Amino acid sequence: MAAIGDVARLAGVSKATASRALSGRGYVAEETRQRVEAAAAKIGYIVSPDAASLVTGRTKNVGVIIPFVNRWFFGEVLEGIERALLSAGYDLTLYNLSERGPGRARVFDFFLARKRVDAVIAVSVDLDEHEVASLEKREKPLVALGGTGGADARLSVDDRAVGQLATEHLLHLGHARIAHLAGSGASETPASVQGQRREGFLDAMSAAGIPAEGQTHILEAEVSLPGGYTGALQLLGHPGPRPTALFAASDEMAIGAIRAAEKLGIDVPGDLSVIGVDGHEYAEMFELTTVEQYPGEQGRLAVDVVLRLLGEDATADPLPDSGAPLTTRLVVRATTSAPR
Amino acid sequence: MAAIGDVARLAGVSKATASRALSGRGYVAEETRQRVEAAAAKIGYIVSPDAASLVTGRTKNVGVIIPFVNRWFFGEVLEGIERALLSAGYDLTLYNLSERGPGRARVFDFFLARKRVDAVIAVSVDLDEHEVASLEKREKPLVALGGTGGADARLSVDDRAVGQLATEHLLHLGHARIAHLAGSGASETPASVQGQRREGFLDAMSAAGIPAEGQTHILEAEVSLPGGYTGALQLLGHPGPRPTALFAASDEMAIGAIRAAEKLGIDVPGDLSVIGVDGHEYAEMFELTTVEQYPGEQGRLAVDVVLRLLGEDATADPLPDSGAPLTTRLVVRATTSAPR
DNA sequence: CTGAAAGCGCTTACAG
DNA sequence: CTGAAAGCGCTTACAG
Repeated sequence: MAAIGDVARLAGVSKATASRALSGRGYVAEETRQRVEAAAAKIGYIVSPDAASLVTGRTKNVGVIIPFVNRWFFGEVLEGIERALLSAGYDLTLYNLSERGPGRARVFDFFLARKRVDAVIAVSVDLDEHEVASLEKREKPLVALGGTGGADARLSVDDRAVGQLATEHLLHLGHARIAHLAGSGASETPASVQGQRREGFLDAMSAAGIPAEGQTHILEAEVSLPGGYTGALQLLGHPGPRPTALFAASDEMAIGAIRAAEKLGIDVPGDLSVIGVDGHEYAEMFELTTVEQYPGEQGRLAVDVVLRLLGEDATADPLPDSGAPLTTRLVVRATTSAPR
Repeated sequence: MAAIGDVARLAGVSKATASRALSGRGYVAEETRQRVEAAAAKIGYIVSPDAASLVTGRTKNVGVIIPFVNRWFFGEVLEGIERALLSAGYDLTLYNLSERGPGRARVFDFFLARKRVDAVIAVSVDLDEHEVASLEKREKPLVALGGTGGADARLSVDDRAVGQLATEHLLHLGHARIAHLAGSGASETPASVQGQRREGFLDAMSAAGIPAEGQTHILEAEVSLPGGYTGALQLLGHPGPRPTALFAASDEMAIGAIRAAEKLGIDVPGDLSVIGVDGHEYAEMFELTTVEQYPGEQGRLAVDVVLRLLGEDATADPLPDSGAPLTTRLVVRATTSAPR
């Protein structure tokens, strides 16, 4: 295995000079630089990141904690992060962590506590004090994309505004009996993504003067297509006046709900308007009205912030205003219309 | 930052003894071990993996190359790999690599060439000679899950048999005009997953004495729901005798095809039987007949093999017979029936 | 069972 | 602009 000593010998310089030539740090005569580089290329020298990390304290590696990889939103975020990190010369170490439990503690107390990552990106994870403290102790920048808990920087969509916007779209079309298919846990954790969307729904309804009780139906279900399907089946099969519109907390849920409506012989949008959230890749095919967000881009932004915090960024770009929410956009397609 | 020297001092032993006590390698008096462990716990000592790697040559880190994270199959595989690696104390470094291009070369020649991973798992990637050589030179075990190219171990489904089984199911129901929605590139790369499924289809058709030309339709499309939708629209909208059954190369394609059939007013399974491949989480909801495979389990198996190759595995378990294909199973639901 | 010493492969002050 | 030396934090023969 070629080491830097071999390169130095071949180029007729010291290891120090070889190191400087290869890393581009410090002064090296141009002619020397070229000789060193030729030598390195010749013997196929590749620096050992471990050895370099040991002395610089930088690993060029970022840990990503993400609750799912197999939901559209999270997959997109992960791809965005991966691409951005790779092009900055960073590795991505993946921690797929959802439930609280011993596995989770192990990641924080063992895996992330080691000096193997320079920073951590937490996607939609609600960090508790112990977890935040564990990262703080190691002085690792923590960037959060959604989720709750004290991070050094936080990027998030204004999910309350999203919930409000989606609901207002339905109200604006003339609907009054509007149901909300919320993500599980929405009511217990009002600060969470799903909780905020629910709050936004309630905001819009009460602003429209529609009493929350009786008239409105909220049902919580798993944030997935089958979750939306099952949830909608309950919501729509319930005796009593059926809602004329449904705000589903994600596109996957919305598509499940559309499927459920078909099953029950309820026409969309004739008998039921459906709106989702996400801008899922399937949304267009299902002609779904939705509030789009851009998870791939969000991942890229999170990496930008991380690099900024690590002092990597030579560009004069200001930090994206931490207060400003991430971009979202209402896209109206064929699953919403005025009530009959 | 607490180092092993601090632990040693606190416990009143040498660094060597502290190291042995903490790692469990080499002899240490039980009483000493406990003292060292108490000291480590007290000051929150955590070993630096970089320093350890430098001397042992082991990083406890595995690189995973995967073309998508956001397709069901790949997401499941990745989750399976992640879980298995984590529980073995390994990190997972993710390389999301699909297209050939400069980015891809960079991963092989730079990222993977460094000594940061002990082994590589390549999921459904067709490695060329240069890429294999690049890993071989670094002496890194390479385990492939699907895909082509010389790996040290390869796990794969018998996709030809899968294609054959799916087609035979349709033939057995009495269908003769059977179309195949193949994955793009299937005909150019007969050795690939999609190519093999197509071969299996052809095998079954010709075994049934149905001439391949004229009677059978094969269309290639992107392996995704929209791909299946668009492809099926073409296949079913074509003038001439319509197929009575469709073998889609993946469940996502099959679901897209079902959607297309609905759009065209073609009843499934009355006018058209549809079978997919995968056992996608949505399959049940769409009552899809499919040939299931178990990607999460496949990921776990790949990790098993990697650990075996790294000599990690103390268990006497024999290597899973490398020749034996991975498990698949025909699951009949409501999208296939006898032709009218 | 334990310790002193060497060394893994690099980078970084420090002199010159 | 370049080199000699120290040191990052660990582990592993080697003696004892």
